[in-house]
Amino acid sequence: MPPPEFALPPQYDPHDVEAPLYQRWLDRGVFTARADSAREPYVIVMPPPNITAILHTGQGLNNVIQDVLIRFERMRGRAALWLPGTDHAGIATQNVVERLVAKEGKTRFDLGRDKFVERVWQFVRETGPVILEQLKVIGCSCDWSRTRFTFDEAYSRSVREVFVRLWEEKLIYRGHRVIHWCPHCLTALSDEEAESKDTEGKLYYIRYPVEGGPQPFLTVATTRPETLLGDTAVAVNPKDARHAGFVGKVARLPIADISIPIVADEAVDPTFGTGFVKVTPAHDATDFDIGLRHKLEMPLVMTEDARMEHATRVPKQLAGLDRFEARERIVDMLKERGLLEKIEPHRHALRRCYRCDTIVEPRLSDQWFVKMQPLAEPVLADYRRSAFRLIPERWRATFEHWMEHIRDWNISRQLWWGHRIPVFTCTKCKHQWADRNDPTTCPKCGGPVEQDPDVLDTWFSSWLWPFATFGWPERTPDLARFYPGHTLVTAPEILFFWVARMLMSGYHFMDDKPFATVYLHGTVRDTQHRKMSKSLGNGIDPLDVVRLYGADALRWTLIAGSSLGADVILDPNDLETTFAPGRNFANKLWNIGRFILAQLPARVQPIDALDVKTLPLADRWVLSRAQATIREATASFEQFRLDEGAKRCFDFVWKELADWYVEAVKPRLSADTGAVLSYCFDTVLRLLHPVVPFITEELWQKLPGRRPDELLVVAAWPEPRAGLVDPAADQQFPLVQETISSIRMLRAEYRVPPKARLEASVRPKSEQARRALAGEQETILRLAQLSALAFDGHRATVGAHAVLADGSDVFVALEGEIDVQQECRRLSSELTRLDQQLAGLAAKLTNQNFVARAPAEVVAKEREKERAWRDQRQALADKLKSLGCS
RNA sequence: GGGCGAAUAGCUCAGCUGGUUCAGAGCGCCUGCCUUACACGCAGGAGGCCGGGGGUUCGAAUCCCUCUUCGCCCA
Repeated sequence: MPPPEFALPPQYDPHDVEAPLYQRWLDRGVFTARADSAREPYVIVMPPPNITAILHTGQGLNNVIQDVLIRFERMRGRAALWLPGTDHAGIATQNVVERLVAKEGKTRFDLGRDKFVERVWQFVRETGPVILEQLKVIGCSCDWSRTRFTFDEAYSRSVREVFVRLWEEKLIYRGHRVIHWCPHCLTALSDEEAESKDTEGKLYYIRYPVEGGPQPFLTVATTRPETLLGDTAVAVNPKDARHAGFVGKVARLPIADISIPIVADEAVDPTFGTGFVKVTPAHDATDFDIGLRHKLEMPLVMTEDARMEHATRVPKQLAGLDRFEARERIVDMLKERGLLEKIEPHRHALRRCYRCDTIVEPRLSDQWFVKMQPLAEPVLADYRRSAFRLIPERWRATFEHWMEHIRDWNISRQLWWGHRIPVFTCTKCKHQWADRNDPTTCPKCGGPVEQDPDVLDTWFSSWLWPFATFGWPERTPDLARFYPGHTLVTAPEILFFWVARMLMSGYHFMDDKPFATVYLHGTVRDTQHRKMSKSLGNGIDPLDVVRLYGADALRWTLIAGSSLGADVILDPNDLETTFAPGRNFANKLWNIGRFILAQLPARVQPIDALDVKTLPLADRWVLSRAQATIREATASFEQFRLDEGAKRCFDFVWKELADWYVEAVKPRLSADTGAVLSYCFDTVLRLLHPVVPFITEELWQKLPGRRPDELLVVAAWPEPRAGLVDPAADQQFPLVQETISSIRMLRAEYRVPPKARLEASVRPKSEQARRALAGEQETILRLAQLSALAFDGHRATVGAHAVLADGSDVFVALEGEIDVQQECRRLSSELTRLDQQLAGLAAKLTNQNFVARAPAEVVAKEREKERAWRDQRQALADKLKSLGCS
């Protein structure tokens, strides 16, 4: 046969392939789900990235996982809908545009609210959702016709409807309390948005003079000396006998120079510091509660941007100072007055703004809150009924704990970019209500109305994502068809922010769960296990990876490299090593395809047309392996074990199909082998398509008989064929492999030149083994580089020996090359190893406990094992004897 | 302080309900090969007390307890 001429280049180049293929998928509309489809839906809603975001590797992982799942289910015949979109991201987006405005030397206050919001819109429209375009580059098969934005007009109506309904249900209320305040973003934050981080700080011991007390001073311990200007009491635990004499007396507040009471309160931890704590009700949540109980004054001593300010309490020299400058100054002043006892290092949790990392200032204010407990209860109850599940299951404890101890949700934000809170107040009669429309006059008295100036927390819109995206509260066909959804894929970081709240809104407004499964995947980290971040500069730009190695290489590395819920470690300093496995695999697939395609005629027989029983062993074996691969890979994908499914296909196509079957049939290519090759390759391309969609589609297109309009993306997922399952072949072909491997091993051991052909003979242990090896004699000859292979015992010449697992033995003639001493050593060490194994096994089998208690089939297996090992041992011993080893 | 997780080959990780010559993969390393699909490859190989200690069991990398180290979440 003349060498085949390949139309395909020997190295796969993803660059020319990926973009046109993606465009074909788009043109054919295969990502678009039809609400009127008769097929059962399968729905994933994408965690919407921020409208200003650009793709990072974490989102790459998140979206590739979703894409694998959606492609898998699409091929399985479901009406697959993956709904993409973006989040208006109140604080983050406002910050971005404020920075732009700052470059022009202005602040948002210079522009004014309306102009600023218009400016943000302009920015959003101009830059657009860049990240969604990036998702196309990595192959995401989203239904772009349903792309949503949390600030869309329709979506905004849903948000407003939800607010008004909750208002009507009395689940929204005005709370006067200490909340988390970001002095940089100038807004309140929810508990979740104020991330607590352990920080090395200091504990300051400050003396307060006491009037008429048991001692002239008491000492409070505090991490925040500057807040003493807002103190309105000193508190001790009522059970604290040390300080009982102070209760009811009056302390003199240094610097502010006013008198404050000393009170007893349960909330005081007597083991903290000195047991005396300063009480600053307007700047500490615990102190606020103490203040309520003791009817204390609650003066704010800072401005919104955290500068010291109060008409009477803040002395002139401190007024206008930033809180941390003020801290230094106050410490100095206390030192000067001899009121600073000591400063100790102190590790404590500090809350920081999740958007700008500024230390959050607890601040007394009025905010809108949602009562969460009534919303949480049905979720928790249904979770315990297993109506939906979290994967991995270990998140249960965390989830349940948070839901059980749920706290009310501060939803007002003092921002300009966001959904304006639809609460209106009549300036005349003070009537206050929530409205679905924008009223111009008070419905009670006809007076003028004012709308609440604040906007809603962004998460107050994204918690509606699984149904607001389908047009709720309108009863749209999409909503009827695609709610509830099926799988939510996200990172554990937003389990509370988003996932828990979506569940609550789903149950509350739709009376059903938003999805059946929440898959919480791991975090992408660098080799030092640090989370990849912009500030650390340890990120990997997924688009760089696509440019260097292709989208499939990126996807393969992310999927094959991350097991269920585990973190993914990637090396940002060595992209070559990190992504080589994906690139290498793509290239291997390409070349397997290149070879197979070159062999196939224009018309290939369907696999059903073959009389499988009459095929050679290798053919029956590879067909049977294909069935196992279908079964196992499908089961893995169903269980979200994507790495396992991917690797199973990898092993089949590379280690079984390419390394053995392709090599075995090279000299006997025929119509039959063509049918087998074509079937196997077609099958594994289908199985691999969800993970590496581009190269599989490209190769699949080229298979003979493909109609021009056929696309792998919507091809049927393979079903196992019972007729191709062949347990005998599964058992017998490994004997052939083992024979070849053992001869290759001997060749390497004795440094036989690669081109030298040897003679070998095999003494099969059984008639079955004889038939198997004889049937693939040609294969063994070629792959082991033999000139002859006999089955009639051993030639009377010097040689090397190996014993197979079933006790069959192999002899390789190595006259002139063999070193008898070396052969003896090798065989002896083999014998020793076997003896050790046999001893262990014998101990097991003579152990009455084992024989009596272990399951019968386990015992039977062990006995069978012993028999085979004894055969191996016998063969080895015979060899040693015949070589004259001692 | 409470909860969760991780620790297996030089590196990154599989090993799911204890039982297959159970200690595996990829990358890296060593040796030899440009064998007519692929050197991003082929063939062969080295490398591990499965973090330490105790226990349960006929049998433990796997289950339980405990200690050490590291990470995350909550207060």
